[in-house]
Amino acid sequence: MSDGLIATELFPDRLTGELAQRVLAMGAGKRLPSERRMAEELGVSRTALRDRLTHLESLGVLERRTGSGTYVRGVRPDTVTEALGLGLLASHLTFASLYSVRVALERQAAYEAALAGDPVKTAHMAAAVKRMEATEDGQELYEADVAFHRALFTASCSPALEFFADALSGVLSRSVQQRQQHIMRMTGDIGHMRQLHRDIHLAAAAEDPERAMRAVDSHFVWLDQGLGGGRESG
Amino acid sequence: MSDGLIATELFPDRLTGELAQRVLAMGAGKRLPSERRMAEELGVSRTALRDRLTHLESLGVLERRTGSGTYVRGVRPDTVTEALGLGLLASHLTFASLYSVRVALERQAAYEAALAGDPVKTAHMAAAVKRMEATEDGQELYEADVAFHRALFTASCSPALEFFADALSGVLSRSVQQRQQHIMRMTGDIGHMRQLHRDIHLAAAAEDPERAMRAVDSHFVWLDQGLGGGRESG
DNA sequence: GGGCGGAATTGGTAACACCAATCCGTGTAG
DNA sequence: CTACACGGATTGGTGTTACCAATTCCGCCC
Repeated sequence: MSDGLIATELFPDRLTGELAQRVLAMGAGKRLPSERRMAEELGVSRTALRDRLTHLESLGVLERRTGSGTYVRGVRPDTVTEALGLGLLASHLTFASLYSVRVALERQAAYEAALAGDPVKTAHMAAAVKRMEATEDGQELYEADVAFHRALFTASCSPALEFFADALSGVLSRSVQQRQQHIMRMTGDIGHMRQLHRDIHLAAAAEDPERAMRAVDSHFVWLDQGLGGGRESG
Repeated sequence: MSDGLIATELFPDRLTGELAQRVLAMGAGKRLPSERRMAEELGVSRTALRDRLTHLESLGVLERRTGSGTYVRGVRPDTVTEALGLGLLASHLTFASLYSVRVALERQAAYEAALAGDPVKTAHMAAAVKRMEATEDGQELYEADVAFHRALFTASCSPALEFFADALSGVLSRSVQQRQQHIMRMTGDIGHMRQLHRDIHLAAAAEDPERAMRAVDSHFVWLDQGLGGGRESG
């Protein structure tokens, strides 16, 4: 309802819009009536209803559990991930172009995280850096790295940034080679890597947006250099 | 197939994966066999097949035309738009946070457009600026503005940036009030607005990425100022 | 040759039966 | 009294058949 958006204008299909409205009315986690019941209530066949439910499920708003029921869940980035994955497969969206989106998002996240200046959330970034400093194992470094960047997006206090970042990493991390390359790279120059992440955190903690952005840029420059065309999530 | 991604790992469901593979094999615009035929070929009922087709349609890969057939179409941002719209309605994704994503994308687009330095594409940006300079009507200014920003993303030569930008503007432009505010703002200080857009174009044409980024930032600073919390697409 | 109309095709919906997974209440063994 | 096991009821998933509505295409008529 907010911002002048209404469900019926988002979906050209009447039935879908009606369903969406119902779904959004009840909070996330709630269970919808059974298909047979809803079909009767809405005056349509179960076939038609299931068609719309499938659509909403594809959008990530619903989750259907066989034998249990259909549940509302918050809009999740999975759908976007699938769409992007298809785009990749269709070789319409290239890997490099997706990567550049990631850079853009991360830079903005750093900027907003510094603006927000939430000490609790930036502490999570610090924790991830600490994990990096406590190990030299490639796998653990990788996990700490993932944790750090997730913490960064959380610290941005921008749900949409987080949403898109999740959707992207879903695609970017699916490629095993990329992940391997990533680990190899990180184990190559651990000290520098730690420094770069520390810089991002410090800039955010110091509530210096411009410096945070530059730190992120440095981080990606480091990722780019030496790897040539092969880019990765980082 | 590229980048180690395969359709069967993108979709947990076997039938969906098989379908996706078939769909991606044939180029965009092609027509799939009829549902009855495919159902027989794949050894499943029309019901189950339609379920998967609905899913792929939700993702934007397919388009079903009643009486005509089911057609493949390139992965389009419509799906993401719907997902984001739902996120807005569920008031999980706020308008402001979506807006910040837009800023991030646009900044990056300017950067890459300057890097790419495609004279033909930047010329389209110039054309949009010319349209702005040729009118003082709010509606026409609005359209020229939209055209300019589309041209910017096209000039970035990054399909993913363009993809997300389209998805976002689909949501952001649906709100009528926002559009009205936008027009009012632009008619308020036409000269300044023209200058800001000209700057972006010139920086891109001069192949100066840093300057292009700064120009975009100035543009959004201008949009922000004076409007308080009410943000818009711009 | 062009326009028109009907048959065949295609996606959309409906109604019914059945399967498999899940849930829940009950009853039984400890 | 508790813990577990069993079985019926509920729920989503699939198959089948029939029919509707929009579209397409081909052949007939003008």
